[in-house]
Amino acid sequence: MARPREFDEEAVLERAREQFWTTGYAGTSMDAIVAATGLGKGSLYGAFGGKRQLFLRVFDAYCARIADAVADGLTGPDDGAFVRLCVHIRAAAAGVAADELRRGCLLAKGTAELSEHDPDVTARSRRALERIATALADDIRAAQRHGDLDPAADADELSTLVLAVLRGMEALGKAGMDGDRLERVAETAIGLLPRTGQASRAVPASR
Amino acid sequence: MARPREFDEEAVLERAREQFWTTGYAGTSMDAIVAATGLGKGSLYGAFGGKRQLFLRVFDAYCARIADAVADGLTGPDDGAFVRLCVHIRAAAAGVAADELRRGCLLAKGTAELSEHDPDVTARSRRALERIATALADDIRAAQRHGDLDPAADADELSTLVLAVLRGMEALGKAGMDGDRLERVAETAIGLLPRTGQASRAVPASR
DNA sequence: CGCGTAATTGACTGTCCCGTCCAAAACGCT
DNA sequence: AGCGTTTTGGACGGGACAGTCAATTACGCG
Repeated sequence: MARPREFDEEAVLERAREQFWTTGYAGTSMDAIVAATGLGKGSLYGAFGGKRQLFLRVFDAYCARIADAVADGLTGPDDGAFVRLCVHIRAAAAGVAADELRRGCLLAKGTAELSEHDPDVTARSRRALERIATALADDIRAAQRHGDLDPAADADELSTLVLAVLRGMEALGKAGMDGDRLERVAETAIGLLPRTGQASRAVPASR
Repeated sequence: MARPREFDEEAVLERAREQFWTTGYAGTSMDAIVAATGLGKGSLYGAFGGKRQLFLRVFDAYCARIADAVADGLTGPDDGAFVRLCVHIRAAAAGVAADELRRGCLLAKGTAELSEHDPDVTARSRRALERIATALADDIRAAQRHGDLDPAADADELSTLVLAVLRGMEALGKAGMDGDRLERVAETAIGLLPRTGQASRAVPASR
């Protein structure tokens, strides 16, 4: 049998993620990752292959994680669907607003930096957003069934719009827009969702 | 008198912009800019000071240019205000959709890469988006005066939401979302704008 | 025509970069 | 205990990196 690994792969990936997240792909040197993880260079290359493969691995896990989290948050019985949607939109705004360091989202940052030249990155971003859009659409359909959202609206198109608003808030946050304003964007978006006639007077409040 | 410059500063800035745009800040070497512009290293440093200052210069011009363009496109008489808004939203979607190379917007890319660590970049991004938001709000107020948009809506909040949708479409485009879907996002957003009672049946068509 | 001024050119410095390589070490199995 | 196998740690190579510098060149004014 061979010599066993001395490091925890998950922990190393987490450190590497932090590094890529804060300094970007091109801005991160393998030496920086070596320093951050404590691994020797041979171990790092032996275990992960190289800078690009390491990034892809980190990016993959990140994408999967947030897509799972969103799908989780939006899944449930029909009678809570609309509230879940509102909560999610508000939480996204609050998350961006709370991000004092303006680190933003690794998905957005990685996509912005690399999607132009790396189809593998693009594919991962697209899939993640696709999964989020699907989760939104499913929740919207549930809200329609329950009578909170206008059943005449196209759930797929509405979900893509909501996704655009979510990603837009992230972009505005990175550009330094203040938190209050971001949260008002969320409220405005929620207020414009097509409600059914009887529901349109009662918008679930956040505070 | 001194020896005159042999290069056109604007042309050099344009080449430098292309370089930063396609390979990002950290991913662009000064040697690459030297190669792209044809200048010698001494000239480049003498004229612009260094990598960071050169980028800031390029970024500044880019931000000013797009903010101007948006303000231009949204300015005019009240009776065309709503159409101008729709045209702008559709054009933004079409622009992203037509961007086969997925280069995206330098404002978005630069902000994503640098705003976290460079307050000067953040300030420039914020000001540019602020100007765009103001142009949108002015146009929305004009559309309200003319009776196309519900005068009860808060123009500032609505304009920030529209801005979020615009930046969101850009983000989705970079993640590889197909053009049709982006254009449907634009239509959905337009369709949800709060119309006045008598206007709400007549949405200006795009095709 | 020479002189001061400023632009040009590209060689150069010292640092950082990615990835490779190898000797030493840590295991389980026999 | 000896073996094969894998990990470890760090030195190393070749190249790229940002920025400097000195010698040269081009201009207009006196």
